[in-house]
Amino acid sequence: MNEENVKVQMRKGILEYCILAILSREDSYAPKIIAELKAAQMIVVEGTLYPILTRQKNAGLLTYRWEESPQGPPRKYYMLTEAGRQQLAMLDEAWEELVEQIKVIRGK
Amino acid sequence: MNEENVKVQMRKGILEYCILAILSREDSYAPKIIAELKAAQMIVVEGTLYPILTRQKNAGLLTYRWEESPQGPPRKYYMLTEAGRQQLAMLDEAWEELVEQIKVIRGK
DNA sequence: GATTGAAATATTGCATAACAAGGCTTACTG
DNA sequence: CAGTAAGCCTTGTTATGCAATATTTCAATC
Repeated sequence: MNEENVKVQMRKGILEYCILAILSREDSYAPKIIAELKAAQMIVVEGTLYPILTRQKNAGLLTYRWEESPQGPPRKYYMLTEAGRQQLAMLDEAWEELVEQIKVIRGK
Repeated sequence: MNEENVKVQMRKGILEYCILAILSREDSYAPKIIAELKAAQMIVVEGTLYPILTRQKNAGLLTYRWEESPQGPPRKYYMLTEAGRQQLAMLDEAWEELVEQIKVIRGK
């Protein structure tokens, strides 16, 4: 297991949390979401993001609307549903728990 | 995606970190490692732990020795190698980075 | 008007990880 | 010597992230 793979594995499942968090601040579309994740030093590619967005939409956590773009094809703006907001709150708790668990195990 | 699945996914790759951290304090064997994780509210089953220990041993991060048990068959005590200690230090950094990234994204 | 290029959407195939379920071996105890 | 507990391990399933690629839309240029 090399270093990059470790980081990939550590992030698994956490991306779902990050995407809901980003959408909770402002409706957004795929390339912008990727840019925001990148700004937080969290590199994500399209092949990763699109399936997550589709899963979350199918789970009723997100909906979307089409919006014209100044250049190029229209953008698919995603936004949280009420269920999405509840899921985000749950993931907030799960994340806090995980951080606490690691603190206990690491002895810090 | 239900709540349990979310937690499973969030933990991916992090278990590897936890196991190295536990072994850095004291050599240990599988059932005891599981008990320590459970004490930190991190439930792990044998079918998860054994493959990780084998992977880490094959990667040169761990070695083991056999030790008699007061009752039952002998125990396989795992211990960190120098490479394992280095990996642990690297995972410490990766974890800190991840926590920082989430803080940025979550806006807390 | 045809072509090129960029922006945006989306899918497919692969590698890996966690878990459920079950099996195997060793030692102690009645 | 039969039963039980402790300990070790493997197989099959499912889900995830990613590389690679395809498709669509629009604008600008030739």
